Amino acid sequence: MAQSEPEKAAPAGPTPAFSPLYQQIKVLILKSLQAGEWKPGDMIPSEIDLAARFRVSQGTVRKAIDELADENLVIRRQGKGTFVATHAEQQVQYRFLRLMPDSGDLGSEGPAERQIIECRRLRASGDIARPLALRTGEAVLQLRRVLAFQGTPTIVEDVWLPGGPFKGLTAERLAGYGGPMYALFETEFGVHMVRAEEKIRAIAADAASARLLDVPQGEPLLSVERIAYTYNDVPMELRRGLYRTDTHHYRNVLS
Amino acid sequence: MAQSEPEKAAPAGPTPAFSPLYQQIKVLILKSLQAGEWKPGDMIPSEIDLAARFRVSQGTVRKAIDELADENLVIRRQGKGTFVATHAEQQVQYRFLRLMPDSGDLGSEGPAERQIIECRRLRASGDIARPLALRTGEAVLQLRRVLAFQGTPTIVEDVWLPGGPFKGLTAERLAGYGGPMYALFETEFGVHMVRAEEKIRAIAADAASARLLDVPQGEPLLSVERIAYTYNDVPMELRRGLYRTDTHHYRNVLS
DNA sequence: CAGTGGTCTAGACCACACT
DNA sequence: GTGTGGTCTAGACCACTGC
Repeated sequence: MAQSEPEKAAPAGPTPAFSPLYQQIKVLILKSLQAGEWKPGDMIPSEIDLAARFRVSQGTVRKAIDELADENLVIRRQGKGTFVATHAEQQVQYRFLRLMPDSGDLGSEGPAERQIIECRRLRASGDIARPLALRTGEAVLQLRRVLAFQGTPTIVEDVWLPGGPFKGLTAERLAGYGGPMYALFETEFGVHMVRAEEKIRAIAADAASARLLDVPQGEPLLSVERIAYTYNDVPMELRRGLYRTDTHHYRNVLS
Repeated sequence: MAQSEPEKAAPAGPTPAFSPLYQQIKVLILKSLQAGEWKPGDMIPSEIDLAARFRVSQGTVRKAIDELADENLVIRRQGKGTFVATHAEQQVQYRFLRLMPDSGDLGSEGPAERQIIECRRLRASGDIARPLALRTGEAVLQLRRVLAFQGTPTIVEDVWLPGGPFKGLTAERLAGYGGPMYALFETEFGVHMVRAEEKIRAIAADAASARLLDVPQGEPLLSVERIAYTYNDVPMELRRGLYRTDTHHYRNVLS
C-alpha cells in the first residue's frame, strides 16, 4: 500500500477511478467484517495495529473507521476500542423500528410482547423474489408475527427470508428467543443487517389484519415495507408491517 | 483561542464541560451563519482564511466545517469553496419531502402544480402555539395548499407560521413564486429551515380533504406532521400534510 | 499504569474549477 | 497558474477506561 495510486494499474483505463487511500483501507476493513474476521460485538484491532497492518498512517485508518462508524457498521468507544456493531445491545431495543408511543418519549414502555402466528417454507413468487434478488420459485421462509405494547396489539408483520442463509429457522427457535429478531439472525445465522429502506403507505385494514390487531376492518393502518441489507448491499429480508397509529406514530428526522 | 481549554475558566464549576477546539470553532461559524454574515447560497471564507481568523490550524477549521456539512448547513464543493446551504437549488426540489412516485425513481415527474387554498392570520390555539414555542393567542399565519403531480392532487397541507417573523406573507406572494416554499422563506423573510421532525400516521380522509384530493371520504391517507427548525433548534413552522399513497409512497432509509 | 480513541498541529502534495 | 477543498503523514498531547 504505497501511495494514493489506484490499487490496480489498469492498462490505459479510460476512467482512472481515483480512490483515496482511506477508501481503499475502508474496503479492506469491510472485507474483514464481511468475512467474519471480527464478529458483532467484538473489538476490532486498534487504529495503531491496523495502521501497521496496512502500512499507512494512523490518521488514514482513522478516517476509514470514521466512515464505518458514520454508517453504523462499527461503534467507537473512547478509552476502550472500536467494536463491530450489533443488534444485540439493550441500548436501542429495535434499531430499525421507528414507531414511537405518542405519550412516552422513550421506547421504554416495557418490552414488546411477541407472538409468532406462523412460519412456513415456500417457493418465492415473483413479487417476493425480486426484492430479495432471488429467482422466482426459489425457497423462502415466510413468517408472520404480532407485536403488542402494554397489552395492545400494535404491529402485525410478514417477513420473507431467503431459504439458503436461513436454513433451519423455525417458529420454535424464534419463540424461545428473548432479543430482537436481527440479533438472533446474527448469532444463529451469521447474517448481520446493516441498512434498510422503507416504503410507507396508508392502507385500510383487511379482515385478517383487523382481527390480529383488534381494530375494525377498514381501519387506516400504516403499511411499512422494508428491505434490509447485509454488507455489500445484499438484500436479506423483505418485511411488510402494518402499524396501528392511534396510540403510536412513525417518527422521522429530516436534515 | 490558545489551547483546548474551556473558553471560560468557570470558578470551581463542578462539570468543566470540556469542549474540543473544533467544536468551539463550529459554534463561532454557526453564530456567523445565524447572524446572516453569509447568506444562503453564499460562499463562506476559505478554510485558510477561517484558520487565520480564529488563530487555529486549518485542520481544526476543517473538522468544524466537516460537521456543519454533515448536518447539511453548508455544502463543500471541491475546487470552488464552501457554501451556505439553501432550499433554492434545483438539485433536490423539495429537500424535506420524502414522497416518491411508485414508478419513476426520481422526483422528476415534472414540477408539482401548486394551489393556495387559503391564507389567513389568526390567534394560535394551544395545540398550535405549543409546538411553535409561542404563547396561546399569539398571532400566527395559517395557510392551506394542494400539490398535484401530473394532474393528480396528491398532497393537501396546512401550514402554521409564527406571525412575527413572517409578517407580510400573503397568498399572492406565495402564488406568484416559482420555487419551494422554504426558498421563499429564505429570500423574503431570512428564515432558513435547517432541520425537521415528522410524526407519521394513517388516518381516514375527512370530507374536506377528500374533496381536495379527489378521493372518497374515509380513504386511508398518510398524515405527516412536521415541525421545522431554524438555527439553534428554534421551531419556525408547523405543518400537517395529508398524502395520497396510491401512486406515491413515503421513502425512508435506515442505518 | 498502559492502552485506547480523540484532538491539534504543520507541512507536503493531489484533485478540481476557474480564468 | 491560482485558489479551493481533499488526502496523507508524523508527531505531540489529551481524555477516558480498566488493570
